[in-house]
Amino acid sequence: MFSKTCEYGLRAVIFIAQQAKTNKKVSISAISEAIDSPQAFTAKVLQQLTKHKIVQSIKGPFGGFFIEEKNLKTISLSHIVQVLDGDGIYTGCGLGLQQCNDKEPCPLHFKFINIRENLKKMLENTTLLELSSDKNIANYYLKN
Amino acid sequence: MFSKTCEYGLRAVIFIAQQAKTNKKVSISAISEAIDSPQAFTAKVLQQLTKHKIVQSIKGPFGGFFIEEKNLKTISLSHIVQVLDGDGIYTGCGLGLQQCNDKEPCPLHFKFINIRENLKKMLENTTLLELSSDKNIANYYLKN
DNA sequence: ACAATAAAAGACAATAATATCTTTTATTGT
DNA sequence: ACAATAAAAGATATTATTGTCTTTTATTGT
Repeated sequence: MFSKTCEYGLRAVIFIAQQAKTNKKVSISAISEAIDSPQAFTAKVLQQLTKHKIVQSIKGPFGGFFIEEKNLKTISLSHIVQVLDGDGIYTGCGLGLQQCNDKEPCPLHFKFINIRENLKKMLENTTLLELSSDKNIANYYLKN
Repeated sequence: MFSKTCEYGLRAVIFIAQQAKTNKKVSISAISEAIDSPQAFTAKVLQQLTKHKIVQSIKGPFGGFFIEEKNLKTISLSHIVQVLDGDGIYTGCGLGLQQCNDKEPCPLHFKFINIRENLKKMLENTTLLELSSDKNIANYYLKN
């Protein structure tokens, strides 16, 4: 479904968001430990997300990554996926055709529209605010 | 969504199915031309599908690939995807966790269930019979 | 100023996916 | 038997993804 880059990115952002209430900054080593991901690779992913203002970072002692609490409700999973995997998941053809649209559809085009729309809505409607709730933290896992 | 292997495989099988009525065999060069795919690579994909009895093949002059007309209604897209991409698309975790289930779910687990189910049903319910109808052939494209 | 810390940036390495090329095997018609 | 055809099988090449390592830059406290 998503690339490894995107998987790590989503898990990392969710973890950072879950620490946002205390306005706590988290280091890359803490993140990769919490989500069980390769540290250096995850650092690269977070670089991209920092450039795109999804997360913020501060260098040096007591530095790390964080998300301002007021941004939690405006950042959706759709943003993150868009940055890391592009919009292929929304617009790409299921059979890999370059041009596939209502005028020139592949045999599965209209069958995929519904599924795509579901996925899109889910990603757009799921915000970091929801994912950082206490209930969420208590019931769901970011690693095995 | 799917790998290139699976995209080419699906398009190839649909094309072969569309020739099944006349019980016509189609060569790999005809297939790769019809679906605009790399010939040698597509041949490899068809080898896999032949081993799994999705399509049949005959070597030598007047040989080629074909699907028996009576099988068109029993072969679903789900079969093909399963063979070429495995069942990761159904069972895999959206966030990439090794273990992700109702007992130990990732934060998106229950949100994905619905989407997965939709996709699964679509792939299971779409048969080669449907995709090889005259209406289908007339209205949909397998290449640009 | 200096040492310590931590992210940013760049270079490099390993692996997997995609793609091509060559040889072998099976089938057909002459 | 032989040549031609076409898929199967194996080997190799290319590219993209994933992962690691080293150096640089920014920040903090002493």
